[in-house]
Amino acid sequence: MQLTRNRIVGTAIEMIERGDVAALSMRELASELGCGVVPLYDRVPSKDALLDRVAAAVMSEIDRTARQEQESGGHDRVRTLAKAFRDVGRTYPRCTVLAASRQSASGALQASGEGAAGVLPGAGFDGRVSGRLARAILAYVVGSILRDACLTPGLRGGEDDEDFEFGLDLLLRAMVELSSVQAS
Amino acid sequence: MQLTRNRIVGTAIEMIERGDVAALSMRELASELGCGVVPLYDRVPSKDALLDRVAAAVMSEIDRTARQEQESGGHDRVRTLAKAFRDVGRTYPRCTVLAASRQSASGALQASGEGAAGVLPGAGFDGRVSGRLARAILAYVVGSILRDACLTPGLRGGEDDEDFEFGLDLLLRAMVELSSVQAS
DNA sequence: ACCTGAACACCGTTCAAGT
DNA sequence: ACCTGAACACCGTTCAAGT
Repeated sequence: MQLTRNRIVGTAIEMIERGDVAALSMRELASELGCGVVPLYDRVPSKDALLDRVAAAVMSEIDRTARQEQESGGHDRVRTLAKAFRDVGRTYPRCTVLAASRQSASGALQASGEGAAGVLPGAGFDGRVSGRLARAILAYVVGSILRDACLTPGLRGGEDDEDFEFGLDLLLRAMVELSSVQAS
Repeated sequence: MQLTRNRIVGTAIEMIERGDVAALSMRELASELGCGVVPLYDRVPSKDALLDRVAAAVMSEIDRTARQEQESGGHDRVRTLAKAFRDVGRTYPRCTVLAASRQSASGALQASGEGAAGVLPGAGFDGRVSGRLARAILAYVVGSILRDACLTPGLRGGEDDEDFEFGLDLLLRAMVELSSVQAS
């Protein structure tokens, strides 16, 4: 199989999820891919840049998932994005934590959050308020995922989903409340 | 000056804030402290354990700050804790991100959040709901801090504080709403 | 008892050769 | 043009000696 940058990133993601982020070394990655380290450095300038690519891949997976769920009917865009984020966080917890704490992904994250905020349920918010709402929800979602990902599997009960929904509903309800106050 | 574990942890915190978390090496830490690496390993079993101590120090700094603000009058405990968290996150951004993404600190975090939730403003919640509220707020706070810490200083406007308050108020207001619904 | 320098097995990254 | 093995300057951690 040909050695492409996508394959390198994909294998890196697998290795990160299998072990720890710290467990990823360029040498092991190379041996997993069946090559030396030099071909890696031909396709990716550094380990740091590779981790940025991993973070970007996670972000685009979130977008992809959200678009998919959106098409199959369903909820408003904010809720859809929140859930897509959470689903991906469930599937790739370590890479998602990585993405959340990486400066490179932080900008993209914010942009996609504010994009989704363009179509808030109650609408009628000015740009400033809707941006703030988006950031508040994004902060909640990121914090929830981080907690999920960091807790030992034993420590977290089976009611993680309900917890997430509870807080999300709380925020969304507060938003609706806010819009009706603004309207009157 | 004597080499104590506290001094080791304190210097580690300084170095992490000065550079990157990755920039902390046991060798550099030793030379900063004016000793060899062996004395370090006599006081701290490993680098990983040292990072756990750093995370714990950040957590207890949050508690200390919260207690202090609480004594000088002021708001309800949830809001006080949230702000203490945020203040410490402002002062030690890199260490706070470290703490938030470390399993060892994650438990302590949750405990202190649920402790504060014992005295929620509207009160009258059963244990299950108040725990959920605490976790929701904690998730929001952690997410906000992570965003603050990861964004380039240039990218974040001067209105970070207002943003934080906005989201916090949104959640707290939603809680009051919820309690009055429950009461009726 | 507490420190030192040297060593071990690893890193990320780059070099000079090989085909 | 693309790969290899060896090298460089680092790691975390532990060793056998020194005082």
